[in-house]
Amino acid sequence: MSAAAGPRPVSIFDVAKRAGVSHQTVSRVINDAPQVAAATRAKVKDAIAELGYRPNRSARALAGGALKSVTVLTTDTSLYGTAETLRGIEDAARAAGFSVLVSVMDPDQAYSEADLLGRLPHDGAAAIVIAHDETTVRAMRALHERQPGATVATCGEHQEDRDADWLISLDDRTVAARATRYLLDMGHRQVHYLAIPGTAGRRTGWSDALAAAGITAPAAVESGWSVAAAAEAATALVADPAVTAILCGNDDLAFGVLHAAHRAGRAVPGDLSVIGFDDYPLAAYHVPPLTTVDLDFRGVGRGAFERLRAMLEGGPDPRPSWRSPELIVRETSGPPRQ
Amino acid sequence: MSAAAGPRPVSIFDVAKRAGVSHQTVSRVINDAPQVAAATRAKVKDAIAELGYRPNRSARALAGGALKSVTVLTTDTSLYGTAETLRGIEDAARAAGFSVLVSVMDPDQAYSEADLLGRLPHDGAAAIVIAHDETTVRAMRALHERQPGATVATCGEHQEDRDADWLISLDDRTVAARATRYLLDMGHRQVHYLAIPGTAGRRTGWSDALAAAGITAPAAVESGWSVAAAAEAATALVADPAVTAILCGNDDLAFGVLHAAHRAGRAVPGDLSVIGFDDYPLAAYHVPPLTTVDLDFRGVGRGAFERLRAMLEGGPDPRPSWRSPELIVRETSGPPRQ
DNA sequence: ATGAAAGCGCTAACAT
DNA sequence: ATGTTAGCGCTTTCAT
Repeated sequence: MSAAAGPRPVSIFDVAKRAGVSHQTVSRVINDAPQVAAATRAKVKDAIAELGYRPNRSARALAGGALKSVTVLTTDTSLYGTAETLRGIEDAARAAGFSVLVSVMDPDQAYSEADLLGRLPHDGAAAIVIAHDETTVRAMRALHERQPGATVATCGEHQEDRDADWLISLDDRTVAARATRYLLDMGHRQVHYLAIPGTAGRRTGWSDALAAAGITAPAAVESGWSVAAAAEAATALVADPAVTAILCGNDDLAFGVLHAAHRAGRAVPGDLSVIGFDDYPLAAYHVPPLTTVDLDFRGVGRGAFERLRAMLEGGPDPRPSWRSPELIVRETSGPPRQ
Repeated sequence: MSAAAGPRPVSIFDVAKRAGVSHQTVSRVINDAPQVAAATRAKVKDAIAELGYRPNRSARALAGGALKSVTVLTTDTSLYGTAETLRGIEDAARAAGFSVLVSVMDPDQAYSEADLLGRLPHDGAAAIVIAHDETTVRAMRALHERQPGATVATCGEHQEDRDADWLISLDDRTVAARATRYLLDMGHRQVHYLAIPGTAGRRTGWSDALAAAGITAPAAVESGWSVAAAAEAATALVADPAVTAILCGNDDLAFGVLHAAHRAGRAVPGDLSVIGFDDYPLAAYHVPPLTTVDLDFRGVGRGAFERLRAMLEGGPDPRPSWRSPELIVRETSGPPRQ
């Protein structure tokens, strides 16, 4: 699909001829090989500039060179967390000269290993999966099993793998516990949890904190991913005057709860405290500003890429460079009304 | 970066041997060439399945075959409109067997043509630019000039190009005028506009409607892209009791205005009507629900890809298949208080 | 309907 | 320090 027809693009041979050297020397120059005389290198670089030469990635890949690409697999690029993670990956990848491919999966479909591999540009191609639901979690496991040296994932759950070097995650469990305790400490007798599908970390942190306080956790209320689903799922919860505090799986759910609470005539935070997760840019400017948890998705994306690169190129394992989750208290949470 | 070492991936020759045919016949089968005996085709397909063969995209591209990839260029993949457009492109691209590359540009940087081309996997590679600011608009022009047969853009502004077949855009101008008139018809004497950087369509529609009503348009208030920037930029505006209606460049800005209005003690919609653009999923669940304009970004993304494909493969020009912008009246707009 | 030969642009090995 | 020779896996011709 080169389409844009036009004259044949300039190749390494054209450059070689122009510079009066062999094509191999040109190859050395564009790959920053050490043993090239400064004068030669300059000549070649001039020729490259004059001709507007650009290396052909396909030829490079085929010849056994580094392809330098990552494929990002996920189910929803519009979700805030996913979009930010993708952005972090892209930032780091670009800086390292990698190109990034995006492959969106259907959350409601079951993928065979062949389906998954078919999304990679070639066998053994590097992949990062942004995992947050059943489909992506399964994909991350399958891909890692098949090509452990070229697969990395970001994921907010599944503590069993937490320490695996190929799995980058934020400690949402600890901060969920902290948020729950914060609510309890203010005098709430009970904290409810509105859950996004599949996430175990936040849910576990929440029940941990409750258990530590000697409180029996109520059943978590299951919600879908959308604000609409949350508003719907939380209807009964917010209508119950005994419910004074709700921890939500993410900010979208929190907004849904706020909406439902408003409709039910419950004042926030007077009658009801609501806490989200993610700290959407909007959270601070919501009316009232949302108490939530800052999650550094972009940093995690960058970290995932760096880890992948270390795997691929055998460099030193990069130090984690993202912020730890942090509870940000704003105006949707407070002590219960006596 | 094939990394994941392992045994050499199976090639077309392995399949050929297994099926007892030449490698060329295998090539014909995987490319759905017509002149292959049904029996042969079946044999080959079996061999492919048994061996788990997957064609190597790089080799294909190099040999002059279709690369089937699109590079999406934009400045911010986290913006709602951009994320949705990207999603639409990805949907359509996947269905057509194309892979999609994402390349994020820095909005504050000036890019040379070489910089831009360097983001494509090879010379003449297909590209879609999601344009919404100076950087991306410039990129879209430069790329289109350089490779008119392989560049498409989505863009909400710049009417001069509106009818170009390579430029897909929504008619935000007309709907902006409609929204303004709606406000005027309810009795507002004046409508103010809080502008996102660079967009001409909405701004023009707004001033058109004002002019048509014989009203001199006030200076538009310039804002950045963020909710924070909008809240800041709108501070003076919302504080002015003479201001009763504000049209905002997008929903983020509208949320910023709502925040500022709340801080200034102005009731919405009693004292102040606010209208956004984009219809974020959250808009309907905001408290109060936001009056805004539905913009079918995902449809536009799909459309952009289809157009590109038609260019590339010379197919029939696809019919536009996205929804027209539509004003959605919710609860942040109403008649001015007498 | 099928096969054989050539070559895409590049890098890896081996020269020198 | 530089040049020469092979191929990477595939699609094109061009045969048969």
